[in-house]
Amino acid sequence: MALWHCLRLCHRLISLRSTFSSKLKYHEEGWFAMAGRRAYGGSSNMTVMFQNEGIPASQQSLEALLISTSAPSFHGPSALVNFEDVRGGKQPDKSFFRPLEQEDTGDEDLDECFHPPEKKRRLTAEQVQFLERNFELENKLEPERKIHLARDLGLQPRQVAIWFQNRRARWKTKQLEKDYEALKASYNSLKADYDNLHKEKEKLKTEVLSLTDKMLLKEKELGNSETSDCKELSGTPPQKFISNPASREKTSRVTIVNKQEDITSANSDVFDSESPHYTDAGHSSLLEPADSTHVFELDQSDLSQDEEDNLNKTLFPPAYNFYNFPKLEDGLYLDPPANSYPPANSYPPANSCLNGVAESIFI
DNA sequence: GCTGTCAATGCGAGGG
DNA sequence: CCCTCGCATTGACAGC
Repeated sequence: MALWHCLRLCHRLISLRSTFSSKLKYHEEGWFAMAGRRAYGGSSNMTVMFQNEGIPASQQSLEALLISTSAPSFHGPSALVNFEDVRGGKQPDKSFFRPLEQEDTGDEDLDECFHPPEKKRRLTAEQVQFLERNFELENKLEPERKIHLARDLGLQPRQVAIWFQNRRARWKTKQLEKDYEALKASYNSLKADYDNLHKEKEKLKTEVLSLTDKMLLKEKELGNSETSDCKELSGTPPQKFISNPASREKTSRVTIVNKQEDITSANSDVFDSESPHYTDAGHSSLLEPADSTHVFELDQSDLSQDEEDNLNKTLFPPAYNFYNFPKLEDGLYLDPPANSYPPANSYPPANSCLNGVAESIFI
């Protein structure tokens, strides 16, 4: 009797197939087909009966699915099909066709049949192992392979497809973690190199300044003796570079800043526009230089031209404009006072051998 | 009770 | 239009 009810409902479902075509897709592959197996114990009776009833050609896909559910080669408890607990525990027997065991109540039965199973069941270890092996061979699932696997595992093709889908998602997550770790290691290595180079650069900078001071002192001594000579000989003013260690240091710093701007742009080449830019707080530190203050002495990139001009006027009044300093001879200027600090972009071409030394360090 | 895992669902996008 | 995929999400369940 229950069998007859089921058959009748199946036919009604088939007649409603066009209405529910899109949504029925899952059920045809999934629990509806399983229900057939559940109701008929996985035998081929269903197939024979359907065939005897003469199913129209348009319904052959459903028939094929019902056929495919028979005689699975994997006879272990399959998820959602057999409600025995796959871990050996007791589970209530929740048949999809439970309503059919009661009296036929017409459309209510149909509605009950459309309700998906309430409980989910995990795949057995054997099923997962089998799927894993297949996933290793090829992580994409062609329709034929899907049917074949489903048959071998005693699962529904839809379940196999879902398993592969979820497996690909897990694989992708793992891959992302791996990629992240590799990038992190690479970054740490680069950062260590950068830190070493930075330390070396600082050391060389100090060395240059100390050598510069020594040379300036010598130059001054020479200048004094020449000045006294000139005074004695002709009384003409001195033609040599007038300097003192303090202002010289400032001048050298300007050169350093100038060159550091180049370094900064070099750094921006390293972290170029094609590199990932982490803007959120969690990642922003990843690409920052170890000590940005060493790289950006004066960041004017955000200033407009007017603002920049005003800033220059404030910091470097016209009286101390580098080009206003008395020119002694080609390429030699009266050194600005120690408190003046010409902007890097107004710094004249450095002909001084000392500047050349300082510059060569930062090229 | 909380949390992580996993099977399954729903939806939009893209290809044939 | 159908199918498959990726992705976000849900719900069941196990381990703590």
